[in-house]
Amino acid sequence: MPTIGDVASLAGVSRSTASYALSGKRSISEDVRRKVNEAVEQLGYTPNAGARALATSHTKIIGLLARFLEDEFAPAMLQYIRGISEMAAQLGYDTLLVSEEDGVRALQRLSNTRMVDGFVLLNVAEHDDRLPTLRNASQPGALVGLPDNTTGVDVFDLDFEAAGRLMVDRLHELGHRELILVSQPEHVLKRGGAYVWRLANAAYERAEQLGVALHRYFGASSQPEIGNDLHGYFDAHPAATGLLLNNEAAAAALPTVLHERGMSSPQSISVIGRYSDDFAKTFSLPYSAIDSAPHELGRRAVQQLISRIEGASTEADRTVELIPPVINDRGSISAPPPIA
Amino acid sequence: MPTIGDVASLAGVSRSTASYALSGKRSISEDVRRKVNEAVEQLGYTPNAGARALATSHTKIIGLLARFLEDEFAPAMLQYIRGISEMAAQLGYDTLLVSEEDGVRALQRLSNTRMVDGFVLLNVAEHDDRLPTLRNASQPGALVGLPDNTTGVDVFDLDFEAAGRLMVDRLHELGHRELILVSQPEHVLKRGGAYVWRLANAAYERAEQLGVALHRYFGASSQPEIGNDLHGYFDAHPAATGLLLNNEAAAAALPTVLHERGMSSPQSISVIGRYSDDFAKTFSLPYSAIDSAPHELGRRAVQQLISRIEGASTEADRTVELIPPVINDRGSISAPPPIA
DNA sequence: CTGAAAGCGCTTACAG
DNA sequence: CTGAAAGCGCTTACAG
Repeated sequence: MPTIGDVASLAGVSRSTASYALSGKRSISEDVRRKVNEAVEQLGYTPNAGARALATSHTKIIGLLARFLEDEFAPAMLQYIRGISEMAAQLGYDTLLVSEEDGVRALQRLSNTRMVDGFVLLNVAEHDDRLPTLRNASQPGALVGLPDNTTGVDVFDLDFEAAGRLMVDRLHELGHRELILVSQPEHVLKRGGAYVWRLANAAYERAEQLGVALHRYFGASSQPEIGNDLHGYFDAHPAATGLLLNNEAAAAALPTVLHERGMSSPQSISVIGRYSDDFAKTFSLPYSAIDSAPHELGRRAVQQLISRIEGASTEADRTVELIPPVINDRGSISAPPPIA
Repeated sequence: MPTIGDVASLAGVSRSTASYALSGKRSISEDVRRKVNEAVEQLGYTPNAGARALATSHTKIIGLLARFLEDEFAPAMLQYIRGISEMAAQLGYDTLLVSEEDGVRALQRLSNTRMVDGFVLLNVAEHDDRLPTLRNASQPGALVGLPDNTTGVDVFDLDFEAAGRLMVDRLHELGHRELILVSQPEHVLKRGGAYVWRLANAAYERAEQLGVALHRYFGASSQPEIGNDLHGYFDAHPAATGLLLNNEAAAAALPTVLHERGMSSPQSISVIGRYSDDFAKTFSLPYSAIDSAPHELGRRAVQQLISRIEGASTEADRTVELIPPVINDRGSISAPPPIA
């Protein structure tokens, strides 16, 4: 592999001049610039990443700390990862994917070895054990997911409280007065998935304000169980005319359950889910839903991270960006059926 | 951040001695080793990755070249990625994830900058445009997927031909004499998914040998369409008693289709699929299937790659490892129903 | 506008 | 068993 010394010799200039000609960090005569570029072309020169990192203390790599959790819907995870790596590439960064069990150790290691210029954390829990380490690291970090304490980091998430209110508002406007909300299972909460609470509590408060009855459940996250759960909810609340789903497995199981009960949406029941478009596409789900936008969240997190790495953001202006919910209408919402 | 110089001073030895004490590459007195370790501990020393890479010309990073294709089932993709990054971590390597559109450019760039010690290519097509570049690179590469030309690379894939034969054999043994095989859509073939042919042709040949009628179709890869397709196949071949699926969407749609036709498996029809366990779990599919083992394939590819990077494998012994198909029995296979 | 030199933080022959 | 020194391939003050 040719080095910058080879380029310099061939162009008949010094190494520093060759370097500056390539970086454009000081003015260079047109003649020299041309000769350097020709030499680069001719030799197929590419700077050595390790040497550059050593000299500049920047690697142009971001560390992506993923956590793969049980009964998590994989496509959403992949969408986060894609959004992040694509946006990083677009901004000139590569992505180091870390999926080790021990996220704290991994974070510490990458930070100490100076292997990356910054971190994106996925699947951030309410009390995320990686955060203290991240705050002590010399590289900045951006989170996808809202923790209890957001000091020192940039945060991106769906606004789950607004999502809960939006679901209730939309059905209330249409005349619905009794709703069922199916959340993710309790163990998701226990491992720190506070967004489940955020959505459910906000929905409940709004329902109370509006005089709407809202029955809240934690559904299972796997297929045979959640189907039975759904049957149970319908049996328990025969007068409910609306179903709110913050549980992917429930959404996936619903077509079969409705079929089995001879129900259809929106004729017998209005349905609003909360999942990614990608999820909807994979399962061909016909339900209107609030897009959880994993791809977009990933992109924004990286964008902010890189602007911070490159010094465009100052220490002070930490971001907590909760993106407003939008219902992607697939026709599963209408006025409630007339009372039989 | 402390450097090895800081460690050396604190331990009262030279930098080279400190380095050797840590690497163990030459014998060190017990006394010195202890002092160096104490200094490391006390300072929280971690070697700088860029400096080490520059000195050793090894980065301990592998490049993972993913390609995200349309209508591909995402969870399988994620399983490959997990398998690779987990095995790499276990062997002391980090994983650089690259999902750029232009795989050739990405490969070239990572190779030239010496950012990685080797490559794993996913979603390898029959005539994969990345292969010539990979063969010219100075880093070794392992593929997941079997291309037409395997010179200079290590290859890992499911043995799709054996899979095709196994499906036919299994149902033939049980007494089936008329089968339907649903493959992935033709555009998957066109972009280089030769495994579709490999399975279908092998199944057809075996069926001919055994005197079994095998009706072959390319099914759609999305939900409403593939459902109609399946109905069409059943209508066209009312005497068929076995269904072979090399098409994830078909497997996902089948429960509904069978329900609609009042059919059940294995009573009215025996079914054998070909998809990952993870896919089966996500969709709660009750069909016996040949596991496409993405996680395992990813692990093996990385293992071989790293052993080659570290010189344990010689140039000559390139591997083409086709893992034998195994039917994961979920109870959807039985003798055909008695003729009505 | 350009060059000679120092330095980034490691590893590893070379010498003892 | 240990040290002084060179070198990996860059970038960037410093000097002109």
